[in-house]
Order: sequence, then structure tokens, then C-alpha cells
Amino acid sequence: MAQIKDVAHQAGVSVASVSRVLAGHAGVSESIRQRVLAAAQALDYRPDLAARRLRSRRTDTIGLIVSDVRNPFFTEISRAVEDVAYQNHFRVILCNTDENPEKEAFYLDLMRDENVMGVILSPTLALLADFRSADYLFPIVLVDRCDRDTAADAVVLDNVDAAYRLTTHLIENGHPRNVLFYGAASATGCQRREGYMAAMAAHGLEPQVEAVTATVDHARSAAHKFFCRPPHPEALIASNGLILLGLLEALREVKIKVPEQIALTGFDDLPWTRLVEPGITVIAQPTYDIGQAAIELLLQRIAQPAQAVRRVVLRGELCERDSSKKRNARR
Amino acid sequence: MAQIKDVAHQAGVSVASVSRVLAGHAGVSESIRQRVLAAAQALDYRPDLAARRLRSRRTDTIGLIVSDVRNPFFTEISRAVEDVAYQNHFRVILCNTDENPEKEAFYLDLMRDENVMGVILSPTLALLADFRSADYLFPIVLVDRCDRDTAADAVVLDNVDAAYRLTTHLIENGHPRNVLFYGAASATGCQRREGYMAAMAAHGLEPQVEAVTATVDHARSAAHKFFCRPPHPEALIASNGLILLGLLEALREVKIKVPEQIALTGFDDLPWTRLVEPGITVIAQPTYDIGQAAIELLLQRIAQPAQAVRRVVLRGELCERDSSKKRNARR
DNA sequence: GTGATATTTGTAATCGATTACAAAATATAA
DNA sequence: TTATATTTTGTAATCGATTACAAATATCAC
Repeated sequence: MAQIKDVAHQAGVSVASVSRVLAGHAGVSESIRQRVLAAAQALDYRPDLAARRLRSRRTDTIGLIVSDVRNPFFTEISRAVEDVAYQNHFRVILCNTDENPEKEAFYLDLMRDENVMGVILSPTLALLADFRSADYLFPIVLVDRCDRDTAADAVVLDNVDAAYRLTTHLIENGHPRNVLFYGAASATGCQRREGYMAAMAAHGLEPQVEAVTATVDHARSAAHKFFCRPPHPEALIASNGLILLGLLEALREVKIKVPEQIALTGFDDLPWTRLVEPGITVIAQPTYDIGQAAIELLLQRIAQPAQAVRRVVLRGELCERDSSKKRNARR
Repeated sequence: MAQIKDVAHQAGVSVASVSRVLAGHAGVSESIRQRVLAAAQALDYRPDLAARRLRSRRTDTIGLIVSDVRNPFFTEISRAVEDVAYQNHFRVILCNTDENPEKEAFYLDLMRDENVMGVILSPTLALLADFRSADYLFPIVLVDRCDRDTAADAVVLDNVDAAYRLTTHLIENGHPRNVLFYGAASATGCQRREGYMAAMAAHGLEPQVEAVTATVDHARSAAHKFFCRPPHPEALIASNGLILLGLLEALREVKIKVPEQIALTGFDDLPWTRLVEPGITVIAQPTYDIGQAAIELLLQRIAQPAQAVRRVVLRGELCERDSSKKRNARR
């Protein structure tokens, strides 16, 4: 394995010159430049990253900490982050917290050990509660979850607005008695609940919410239990894709027909929502864009650590499908 | 930021002793051990990984190179790999090749630069063709794709067998005239084709195959074109989940009913396959297990570089659903 | 040509750990 | 007790780059 002194020797120059050429620094003569480049090529020289990082204190690495990359929302975000990171010659370390604050703390420590240049984080509710960027040695951009008053760079959906519009859509399509199943342990769930409450209030309707853990299995069993005690509502809203899937499975189990007996809507435009019969009305999140915006924000922050805190708010798109078909106010 | 000499000073010992205690080496007195541990704790000392890696030449990092983490098959593998890696105090660098050999070569170079201790790789067909582990400075475990004669550690599904069983299932359920849509650019696609051909031959039936690019969009348009020239076959087989989804979308577009007019089957038990009406008969791959086996194999290889080349072959499970319902041989 | 200034190049210090080797301390055998 | 073997500890070299600083060289005005 060739190292810098071999290249220097081969080119007949000092190691400093080699380093300068390879780092693209100015103030080096064209003749040396050529000789170094040729020598490096000839020896197939690759700088040792460990040595470089030790001396330069840069790692060109960022961390991506999400609850579970298997959640399609985060899968897409990961892909976006990696695309942009690699275009900018950054590496990505991926971590899954499973919404577990201990794992989250472990990975944040790991990020410090790795001396990453920045982190994209989807924080647990516990961490978000009193989150302060200043507590960390590296810049952090929050994704997906962020309170109104959190002083941190963030990229989020306008959850309140999206839930408001989804709820309003249901009401206007003749489903005033609807109930929200939301993930109480997440900031997004709470914000979507807020939008739901606002929409119901605006129409003078009685809201009804069910707090669940945001997993398919838990949502399914919670919904199953819910349907054992009539009367059934006219419509359901799921605060995310996992809960939505759980609700659908429960409805299948208890043989309640969508949309004849009940309307079903939710968040996240997953592949299956337009494949099932009927198609499910959802708020589609621009997931790739969210990831892209997050990594771009992070790279900017790394380049200019002092710039003002920025928040990017993206709008969800309502995809109307047959699961929330119009119906007469009274049947 | 405290460093090792601060800890040494605080504990009143040499840096060597601190290093030894923290590395868990034997031959250090209990009294020093205690003092060092206390000092490290007090100063919240975290070893600098760049320095450690430079000197020790270990990075405790592995690479995971797949075509696209958004493919649910690879999403699940990623998660398994990360789980086991982190349990063993390894980090994971994730890379997406998009089946592009240049990107693949780029990332393999990156792995060398990063001095990773090993790589889990889902190779492009081009790379697999003359793949030799010995060409790389680090151990490599192949996942998902591997030829019969590839001399490399690998974890794969028994594709020939699985395709054989799926095809046989169709034939036995009264669908002798079936056609396989397969990803011609992938080793798995070719092996599944092989199993299909064998099953058809075993039953004295005429095989029919359509080579497609393994993406939803391409499969959809290829299928769309296919259905414009009757006669239609009695059944379809998709060689992976993306193609399967493309076929289903095409069938919806041209309004061919499953299973009344045509049976539909494929590989990969994605969430939607049991949600759509009718449920789709598929070969379920033990994806998490595949990822887990791959990382475990890699960790073993790292620990014992000279051990014999090993191949883990897992069996796919046939999930029978209504999309391939039994029908009379002649209608 | 001289001196002042700007540019290019090289030498050596440095990043912060690990670890080979030597020295010191302790245990064991005679 | 002494000599020897063993264990514990410390000193200093080392990993392979980057970069501060000094030295050498080139450029320019007069």
C-alpha cells in the first residue's frame, strides 16, 4: 500500500507538496502538480483516511438517526440523505433507535466518538421535549418531528394543516362522526391530533381520539378492541402509515366494509394505499424532498456554523381515493 | 475534550496503563484499574477514534452495498445487518448502487479508503460474472446473488428450488399456460428462470418468459405491451417484488381480473400482497434472516480470515393465497 | 545589480491514540 | 539471602497524513 512519502519520493518532491497538490491547494507550480499527479496515479496512491482525519479533525461523515429504517417514510429519507451526502463526498452512518431513548442516547454518543460533522435526527418525544442544539458538539438537523418552539434546524411537514385538511375533507364528504387513531408517543402524532381537533371544532363537531403505539400490531389490536363496543363511527383517520395499516387489518378481521360501512383515511402514501380496494385517501408526504432538504440544510450549517436557525416546512398533499367517498349526511 | 494523557495525569499513571485498562488487556493491577476507570469517568474521557484507528489499523466498520435500500428486500436486510453490527460494536456504512457497475466500483473503492473490516455486497451481474474475493483487501460476503461456482462467502435463497415449487404450484392448480416475467439483469432473476424452466420441462409444458428490467415502471409497461397481443396466458409469475407490483398495476390498467381471468404470483412477501383483493400467492423470502446470516458470516470471517469459504442457502416459503386459486384444467 | 516582496518548496511538529521494549517491582526457587 | 522468573509499569516509537514555519527561489521596481 503506497503512502504519501512513496509518492513524494517517486515524484522527487517533499511530502508537503504531495499533500498540497492532492488537497487542491493553491500556490504550487504546474510542473510539480503534474509530477505528483503522475506519481500518485502510477502508485495507485490512496490517502489513509484515519491519518487524514486525525490530523485535519474533519471526518466528512454524517449520522442519520431514525426510529426504524423499515418504516417506508424513513427508508425514503435515508435514500435521499445518502444520495446528496455522497454527491458531496460525505459518508453516512445509519442508526435505528426503535423510539427508545436509551438507544438514541447511545447513538448520539457514538456520533460524538465518530466525530461526525453533523447529524440528521428524528428525535424521540422524550429528547425533543427539551432539545437544545447547543448541547451537542456537532450540528443537528431534526426531521419529521419538531415542536413549534424548538430552537433547532428542522425539516417537517405542516402536520396541523395536513390533519386539518384531511379531517375537513371527511366532514365535507359526509363523515362528521369520525375518530382519530394517533401515535401519542410522537410529536407528529400530537400535532396531527391538534389539526384534527381544530377541524372538528371549526365545524362544531365532537372530536374523538384514540391514543395508540405507532406500530401495525398495536394499532390493529387497539382497533379490534375499539370495534367491539358499538356504535361504530362513520370514518377513521390514522396518524401515520403504520397505524393506517393496522386499522385496515382490523377492519378486515371484523368484516367492516370500506367505504360502505366506514370511511378510512390516514397519513403516508405507501404503495399499497392505491392497490387495495377501495384505494385509501391519504395525506402524501413529500418524503424524498424532506430528506433532501434535511441534508442540504445540514451541509449548509456545517459550512456556516453561525447562520441563523432555519426551519423548512413542507406541505402534505391530499390524495382523494374511494375509501372516503362522498355519502349523504344521513342514511 | 479530555484525552488520554489527561486521564493518565489525573490517575497518576502512564498513558500506556490507561490504554491497557481501557482496552481490557490483562496484566494490570486492580488498584491501577480502579484509578484509571475513576479518572476516565470523572473526565468523561472518550478515546479519539481517528487516532485509535490510525495506530491500531482497525476501524470496526463494515460496508453494506445494495442496489437500493428502498427495495423492501434490502430495507429489511439493512436493518438486520445494522442490528447485529451494532451489537458487536461495529458501524455500518450504507451504499446504493442502483445496479450501476460504476457506482458499485466507486463504493468498493470507498470501502478500501475507509479501510473497512469487511463488506456485505449485493453485486451487479457484471461484477458477479468474474468475482473473486482475493481481488479485495477486505473480506466480502455476497447476499442475494451468487452463481453456483462463485468462490466467495455468500447468503442466498435457493432460487431454483423456490421458482420450481412456485411454478409447480401453479401447474397443479390448473394453470399450465403461465409466463414468467423475470429480471434478466440479475443473477436471482436468471436462477428463478432456471427453476421455472425445469418445472415446466418436468411437466412437459412449453415455457414462456419475458425479460424485463427489474423496476416497477418498466415491468408495468412491458406487461402492458404484452397484454396487447392475445392470447393471454392463464397465469403470471414475477421474479421479484418490484416486477410483481408492475404486473399488478398493468393488469388493473387493462382490466384483466385476478384470479378469474388470470392467476398472479411472484417473489417477495411484501405488506401489500396480502392486503389486495385477492391476496397474492408468493414465495416469501426470510429477509431478516438473510441479512443476519450475512453479517454473522462476515464477522466470523473477520475473526478468522483463513476459514473455508462458506455458503448459506435459505429456503423460500410458499404462501398460497387466492390469486392462484385452483381451477379446472379446461373451462 | 540591488533590495524588497511574493511565491514556491521543504523540514519538522503535530494530531491522539496503541504498543514494542526496557525498566522496575514482585513472586518463586534454591 | 540471592538468583531467577514473572508480572507490572513507564518511556518512547509509531501509525500516515496535514500544516506551521522557515528556507529557497522567483518577481519586480528602482
